[in-house]
Amino acid sequence: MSAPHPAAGRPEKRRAITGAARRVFGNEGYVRAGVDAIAAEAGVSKRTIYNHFRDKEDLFLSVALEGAHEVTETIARLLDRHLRKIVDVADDLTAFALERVAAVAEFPEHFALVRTIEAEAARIPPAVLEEWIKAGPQTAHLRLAPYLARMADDGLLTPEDPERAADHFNLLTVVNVNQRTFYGAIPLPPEQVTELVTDGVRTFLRLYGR
Amino acid sequence: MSAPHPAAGRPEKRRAITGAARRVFGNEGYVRAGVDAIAAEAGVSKRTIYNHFRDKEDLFLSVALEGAHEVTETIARLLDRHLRKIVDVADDLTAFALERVAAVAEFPEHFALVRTIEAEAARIPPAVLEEWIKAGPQTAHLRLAPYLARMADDGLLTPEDPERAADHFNLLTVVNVNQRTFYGAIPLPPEQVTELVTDGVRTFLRLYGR
DNA sequence: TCAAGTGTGGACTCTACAGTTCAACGCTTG
DNA sequence: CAAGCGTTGAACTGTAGAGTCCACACTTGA
Repeated sequence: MSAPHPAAGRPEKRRAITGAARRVFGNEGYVRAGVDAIAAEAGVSKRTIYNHFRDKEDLFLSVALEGAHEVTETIARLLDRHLRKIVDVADDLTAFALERVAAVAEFPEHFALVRTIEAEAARIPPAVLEEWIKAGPQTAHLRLAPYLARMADDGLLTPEDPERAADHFNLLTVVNVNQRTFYGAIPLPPEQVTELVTDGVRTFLRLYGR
Repeated sequence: MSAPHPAAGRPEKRRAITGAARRVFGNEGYVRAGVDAIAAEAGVSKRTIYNHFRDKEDLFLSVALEGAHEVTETIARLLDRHLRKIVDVADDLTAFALERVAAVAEFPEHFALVRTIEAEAARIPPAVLEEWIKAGPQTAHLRLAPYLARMADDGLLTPEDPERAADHFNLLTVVNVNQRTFYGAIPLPPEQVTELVTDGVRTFLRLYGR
């Protein structure tokens, strides 16, 4: 899908290119970013890039998809770490939410890409866009639901539609912060982030606690 | 601020330009949009554009600010229409939220601009960005608070920090829908929007109802 | 060690676009 | 009704960037 030449290119070069592309696309946006600049940043010639990727769009979407998978995995690890075994519902949810929010700041180039994708949404081939949504935001979001379902089974939360509960959790914590910081582009003071997130969890528990 | 030549240009031409700019910037994004295309769309020469605006960036930011004021006013009217006199809390809040969400769909070019601004946030002069945030999203958001405060005074809602309540209301209704549709770029079936919004209001009232 | 084949690099083409120049037009004002 | 000036439009300039071409070098297999 992203590699028209199945065996083309040395893997190390490919990774240098995708890394550079993530940085340059992240800093400049899709149109502003020059393939020349990406090549320079990767320490590679432009021709090499066109050996690995069909064109600029293919490169961009490949990088975006790769980043989406990476972030989704990171979030899956956070879920497992904080919500596999519950000690204290409020504490564990808060710790998870805080790290979940911090994860956005840990992948600044990727989330700059996310903003570019959102801006270009109407111009991205629908099938590709859908693939990206499924690999990234949708999955990251839906994976919370089973953990909440389990917590409800264990009597830690009131039993309700876990997907809707996950929705509300995300809105009250991550989405709230992302909305204000433009996915980390204009950061907020850390203590304000902490306050927003802990308040979000508190509100969530007012809905589903007990 | 946006007009370096205070008395320059005929108002009708200026409005033709800003209208065309809103459409072209909305459809193409900032970098892709050509000043030539905007001039053609406006039925005006490129030179005329540069008589009214310092450069492309000035034009873009002027249009964005203008649109922000327009949308903010529209929302203010919705607030007044639905929440000035409360008949039934749930019905009135739902009607407001539904129209509030529909307003996003009524200004498609403006919200395409909003997505562009979010994508370019890190590259926009901070002072200008802040001005835009204050004129648009922040004001549209904060103006809900006094209405909620009034409803609490009248015993229709549990009295709590009205700004936080407004925050939660917005997250559970508008932000939720915007998040899924990319501000209307990839629309959702109307009945699903209705369901999301009514559910959001129901959830809000579980937090603040009575 | 040598030859074949593949990936690589820098120079090249062609298009597109931001911003300017200058002559003519029309609106306002006396 | 006429003069003057601000506004307009089409052609022009310079630059930047996406994608290509061809010669070379390096890896791979005998």
